[in-house]
Amino acid sequence: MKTTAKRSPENTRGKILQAAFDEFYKNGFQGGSLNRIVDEARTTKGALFHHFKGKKDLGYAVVREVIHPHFKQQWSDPLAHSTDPITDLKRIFRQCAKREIANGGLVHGCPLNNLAQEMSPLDEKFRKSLEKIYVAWRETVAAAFARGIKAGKVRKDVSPRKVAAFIVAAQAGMAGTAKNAQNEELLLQTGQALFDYFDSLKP
Amino acid sequence: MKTTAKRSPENTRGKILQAAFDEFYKNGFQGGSLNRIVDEARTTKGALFHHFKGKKDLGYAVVREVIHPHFKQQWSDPLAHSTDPITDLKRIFRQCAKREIANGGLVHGCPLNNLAQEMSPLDEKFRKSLEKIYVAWRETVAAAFARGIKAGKVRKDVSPRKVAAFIVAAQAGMAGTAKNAQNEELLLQTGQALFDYFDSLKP
DNA sequence: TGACACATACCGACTGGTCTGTATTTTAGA
DNA sequence: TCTAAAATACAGACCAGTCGGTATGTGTCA
Repeated sequence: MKTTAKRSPENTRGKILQAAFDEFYKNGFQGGSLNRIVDEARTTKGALFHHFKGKKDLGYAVVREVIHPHFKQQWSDPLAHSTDPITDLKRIFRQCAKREIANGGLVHGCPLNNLAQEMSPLDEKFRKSLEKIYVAWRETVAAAFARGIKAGKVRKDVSPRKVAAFIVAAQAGMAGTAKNAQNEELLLQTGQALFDYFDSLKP
Repeated sequence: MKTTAKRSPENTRGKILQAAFDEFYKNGFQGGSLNRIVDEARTTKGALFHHFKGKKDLGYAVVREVIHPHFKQQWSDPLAHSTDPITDLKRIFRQCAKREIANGGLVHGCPLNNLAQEMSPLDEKFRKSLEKIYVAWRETVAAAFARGIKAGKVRKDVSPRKVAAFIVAAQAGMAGTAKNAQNEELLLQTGQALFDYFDSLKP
């Protein structure tokens, strides 16, 4: 089987990227091991260092090419054209919570939040690329609330930016505390309180 | 000065503990180095392994003997007998935010949250001892809200447990996002939104 | 044939942890 | 109260293992 080993650089790179995401997600960036990554991806150090300059570069690529797109798809896109953010956010939260509970994502929490907590004080480039995602998320939520106000679905005196910043923070915190408690009931509890907060923004 | 080097095990242990807290706070638990800890504490590996079984044991001790008491003093105690949690929480938050901004705590975030995010999925004993702190915090807030309801300072239809769980999560998330953004204005922004939420709980 | 895409062997640095030796303090017995 | 023994509190060299990273070789493809 050695000689038939096909060559597909795009594929190899992708496998390394995915394995790196898994490893960093489970063990953190500092705790993550390149050796385990290449083992998991069924390739070698040579391949890894051919495609990436080093561990940090690999980390940046994971943020840029795995976490960011995933996040955009799961959170930003569904809200992109919403004119009723309260209703839509509730739906998205419910979906996300169900999905996380179903496939055990509760154990390791939010990959964005995890990396951000660990790496942002240690490496400025990490912080900036992660912050990009947060900013995008906040802007998406804020824009949706601005449209919601125009559409009469949200009270006119709420500040979209303020509310968006708070919701993003609350969501991150909820994922974190639920992960630490290993208790999905806690996630549901905080979720209800968040929904109550949403309702307090209705006209 | 060698001969006058006095011996005080309590003191040595304490210095190691404090140095360990600093190291883990800055570099995380996995990224923290025992060598740096003993250097910082001006002692040696022998002393460290005499007082602690190993790195993990040292970590548990940091949680139990440094983080937990600090947390209790800063957050739980001031709320212990409050009958007006909305007013008192606002005051405590303001104090904490001011303090964190002043001494640069914004850079490294909340030590409890940091350790929890990193270690709770990796080590059950870590998770449990950290969860103890969260539970105590939630219970303190919930009890204060229960008293607040009785005192007529909080709406009667709010669920103390639900609200407490949400506030704790929100606070953790706010510290985390502010740390990642390295932006104290964001902390103030989310703080205002949190205060608005508090006000929505008034009768 | 030359550029690319790996594989493999290997490097020095550093890790958490152990071992042995020794100075200090506490305890026990006369 | 003086002293011997035992326990404690370190110090510092040292260990095997792992880390991220590199150098070199080899097969593949245009």
